[in-house]
Amino acid sequence: MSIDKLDTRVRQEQIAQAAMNLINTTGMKGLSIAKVAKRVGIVPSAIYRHFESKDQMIDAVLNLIFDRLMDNVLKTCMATFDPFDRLKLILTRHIRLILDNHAIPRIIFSEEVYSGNTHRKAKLNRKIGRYLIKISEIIQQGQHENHIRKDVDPETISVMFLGIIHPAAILWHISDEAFDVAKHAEKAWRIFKESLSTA
Amino acid sequence: MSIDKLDTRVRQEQIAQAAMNLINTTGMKGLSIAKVAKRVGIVPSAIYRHFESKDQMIDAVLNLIFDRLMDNVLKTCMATFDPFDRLKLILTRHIRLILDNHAIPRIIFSEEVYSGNTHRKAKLNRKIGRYLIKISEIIQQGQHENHIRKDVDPETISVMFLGIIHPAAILWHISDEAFDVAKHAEKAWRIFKESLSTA
DNA sequence: TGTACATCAGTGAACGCGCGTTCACTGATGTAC
DNA sequence: TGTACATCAGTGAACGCGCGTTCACTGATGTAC
Repeated sequence: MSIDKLDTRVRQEQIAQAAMNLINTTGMKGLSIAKVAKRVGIVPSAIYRHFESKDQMIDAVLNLIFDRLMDNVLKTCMATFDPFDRLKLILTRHIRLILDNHAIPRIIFSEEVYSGNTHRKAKLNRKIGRYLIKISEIIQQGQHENHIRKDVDPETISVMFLGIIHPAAILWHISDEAFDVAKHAEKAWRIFKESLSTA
Repeated sequence: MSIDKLDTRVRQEQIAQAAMNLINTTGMKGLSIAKVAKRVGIVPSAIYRHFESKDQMIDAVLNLIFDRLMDNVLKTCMATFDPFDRLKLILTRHIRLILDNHAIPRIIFSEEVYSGNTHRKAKLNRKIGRYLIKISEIIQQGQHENHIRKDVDPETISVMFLGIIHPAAILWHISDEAFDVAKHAEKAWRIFKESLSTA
């Protein structure tokens, strides 16, 4: 067996990505050190050269996911300025991201992520909170600019915004991809926008 | 050790309920034949007198949950007739049920329930579908009676209805019960109702 | 009412399995001289 | 440019653990006579 040694930085990324891909196809249940190692082309115990434990490996995957989600928001805010345009684009991209990566809902709703790991649960809570704050800020901006009704609570709206994506993602998953998420998002978005719009 | 023999019917119910309680406190991850047996006061292998496998035991818990959810809907429809009253009451009861039984979101979003079990995944899909149809019917009725806008798709609305509950339940769970679900539901409901109302 | 018997819920030991993790090792790589 | 050495990623055998499940058994219960 040929030995290819790679820098820890590079390997950590490889491993986190391989873990995410594995979750994409087999779910959290199918996530084992052995399988990740196989995907990367190393031996299971070699994972421990790069992560102290399976938990730390999962942490790395969570970072990967939230980096992408936040990236979506930031890129959208650089590209558009109208609050509704921003929300719509974030919605579309968020859905695209989830459909391409089953891993995202799987890992975020997974018990393995919370239970018996207070520290990580708190961390995940903070990450989701930060995402919601970003959405809230867009809504607040829309309220200042008189595009969005001022008698609604931005926080409530940001959670309802997730409510467009979230049940749809689950229905899509459970229906073996039969549920048309994009179509639902389109229709739900129309109603959502109308209900907030000052126009 | 005293031996108390009980009829299979009784035991099946006991076991399913014990399994649900166990999921309430320790999640799907903590659900094992051994622990369920201990709760019921029998030996692990005795579980197999009443269920062919762990999978079948989980099926029983799923039935327990959906029976309660559907019961909510039916009871509500017997008690009230205005579509908005109905939806509001279903919302409140659904949330109450989830807060009292962490097990519900945990088991429904759990991979153990879908992955590698096509039959059960399909069954769960049907059950959720049936719940959504009930919600849809209430909305359609509201449209016929001119309480609800006719230019919205009842199916879309029923999924958005879940969207009020669902992300809130997750935030509640992940924030260690800090997120105020009832308050969110109240505010979100106001916006939801307004956006559908013909008045 | 008392006895014989079939039924079947409960027992406890044992199994094979996959898992996360450890540990002493090997040998490729980059660096100092 | 060539040699000696420290570093450290990768190896493979081994571990202990909890798990779902099996199996031959025990003995309580209800029923037929």
